[in-house]
Amino acid sequence: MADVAAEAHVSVKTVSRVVNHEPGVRPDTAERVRAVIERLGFRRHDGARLMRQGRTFTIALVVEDLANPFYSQVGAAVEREARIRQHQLITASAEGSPSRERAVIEALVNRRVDGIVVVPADESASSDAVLEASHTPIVYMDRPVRGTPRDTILSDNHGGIRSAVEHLVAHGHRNIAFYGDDPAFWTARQRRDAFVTTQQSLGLPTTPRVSMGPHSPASVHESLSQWTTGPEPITAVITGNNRITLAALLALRELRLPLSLVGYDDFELAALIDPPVTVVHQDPAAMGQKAAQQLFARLLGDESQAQTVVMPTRLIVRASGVRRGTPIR
Amino acid sequence: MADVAAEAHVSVKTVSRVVNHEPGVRPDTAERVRAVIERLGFRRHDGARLMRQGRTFTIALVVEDLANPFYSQVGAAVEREARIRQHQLITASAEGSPSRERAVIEALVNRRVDGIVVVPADESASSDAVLEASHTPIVYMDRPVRGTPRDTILSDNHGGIRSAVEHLVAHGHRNIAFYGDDPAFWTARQRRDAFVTTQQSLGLPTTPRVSMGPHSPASVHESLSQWTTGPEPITAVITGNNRITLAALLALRELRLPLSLVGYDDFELAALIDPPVTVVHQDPAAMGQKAAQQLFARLLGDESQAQTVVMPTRLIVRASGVRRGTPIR
DNA sequence: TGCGGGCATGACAGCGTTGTCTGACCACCG
DNA sequence: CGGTGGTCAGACAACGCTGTCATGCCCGCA
Repeated sequence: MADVAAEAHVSVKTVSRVVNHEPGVRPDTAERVRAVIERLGFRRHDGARLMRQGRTFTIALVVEDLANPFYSQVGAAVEREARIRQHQLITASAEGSPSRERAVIEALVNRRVDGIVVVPADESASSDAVLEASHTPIVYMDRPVRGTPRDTILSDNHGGIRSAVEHLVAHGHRNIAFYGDDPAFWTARQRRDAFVTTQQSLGLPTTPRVSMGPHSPASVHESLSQWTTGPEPITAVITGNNRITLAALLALRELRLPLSLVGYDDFELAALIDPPVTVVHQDPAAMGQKAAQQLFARLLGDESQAQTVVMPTRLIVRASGVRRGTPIR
Repeated sequence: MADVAAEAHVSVKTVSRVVNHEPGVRPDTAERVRAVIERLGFRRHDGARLMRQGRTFTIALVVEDLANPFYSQVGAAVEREARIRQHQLITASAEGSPSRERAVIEALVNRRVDGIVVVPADESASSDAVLEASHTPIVYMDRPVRGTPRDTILSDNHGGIRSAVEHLVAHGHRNIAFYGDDPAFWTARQRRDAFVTTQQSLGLPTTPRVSMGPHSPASVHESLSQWTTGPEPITAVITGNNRITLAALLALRELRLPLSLVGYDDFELAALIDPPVTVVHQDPAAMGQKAAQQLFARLLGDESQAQTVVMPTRLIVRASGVRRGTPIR
């Protein structure tokens, strides 16, 4: 900027004015400055600019794994919200490790990002003190965190599972198995608990047919072959997330069992499986958008109490939930 | 930092030394400083730090749509490479618009990101001058760009298509249709051309059965019903990317046609379709990793000539490529 | 006792901007 | 002709940190 100023025989401040389209510069002066800028290939250094202004126009998203479709849809939505507000998005993967998450968040705070959206690895609020001290707004997504109350966007796990169970019951099922993810995850526990209470409230047999993960096709395979043989054999399966749905589909196909299935999380090819898979759909893009909007509301000065938003789920009925005579292919 | 210095009765420079674990501070002084830092909740301002040092320890990734599995896998890989080198990653979507891509890239250059990986929207090298002037290293991915030669990571489109055609021919097919994406995309044209030349070199009938997109299930449906009825009806289909594979699967199922299929791009549930879908697999994670590694090599001072790397593809043989008597379900 | 050398620490400038304040100049008015 | 007010422009400090150089102190040694 100093170079431009010297070349155009003006002060740096005038160059600054021209660059930022501030008023108070005579058109011919501005034109001269612009010409020099063009000739010298000058570009404003936004780092310096933002430092002076005390904001970074940057928000961050911390997730477990950006390659997981759930998170990548969240990421796309958050980035979109950021972009239309002239902000940039830093994405970071914590790979499910609370310590790495902590390190990542602290690095982001050190960079003075204006705000952070986090899908927390656990409930331990490990960075609470840092966030508190730095006044960095944060929005939690998908899972709540203990400690200081903060904005949290959740999905209606209970309602989702209930709709799955009810759907199966409506099609005559009474013996249903549930495959959930690692109970270390809050969502996995939520869905499991929702399954158990819904079963009870509908007066279904309470033989415990709940298997928590992590799951592989093999682990599903094993318990399936048990539960389909003993007394009161199961006729349907509910899976607790997209990865487990995949594992269950593989296991069911191998075993050639004519079981019904309702999966949690929609997936792109659900309609192309034979039979098409009925799923509980939670909308990651909507959740990400909501989280970003909440964050920007805070950035604009919203000082109201932290709120928890529960986003609805929707049962997408295809065909795998009806009572069946033929196995999944 | 000044506050900490005052409180600990040292200079800011000493605080700086403590914060950065620089030598030359007596242990008791350092301890005193650390205590004050802790008490005041001081955090180093990395923006100021990096400005002083002239680097940002940030790289950027510009893609079309972060929610597309291909790009999200690329993103995860690039982020990983960045993280292990203590860099952060800014992701931005250009939504396929060259003008938006240009704006995004210029914003990133203004932020002085250390380098950029781009999946370019078109071949026009629209930001060439800016990149040249700012000396920002850039690596192009998936598609080449005209203008100044730059590092480029491509996928072996020709080899991939050839392996698909050869696979089908080996299973007795001679009349094959190709569905490609919008020819505005370089990759779409590449794959189309590869299809045509491979057909010629293998001495197959050269009746033109090439349909370029954008494609919907309906558009595929329409030409399929033509090409399966006239003389020399097709017995197999090759699709030019994951979205078209999806459209073709839907169309084939509706039409109940016993055609064989080889898709471009692997997808998570390819093994679960009936029959399991044979695909040409290009490895987005490997491409992203390679691109990031190339970028970091430049950041470390590699001044060698720009190079183009072509990543191999791999045919994943499942069952949809064999000659069939029953339609896809 | 004087001096060289190493160690701990500090003063200061500068990274590239922008906010604030001051000043020069001109036109207009009474 | 002096005063007033508006327009355009520049000087300067500051954002928060770090690189460079200077300083002061203590130790050991001749």
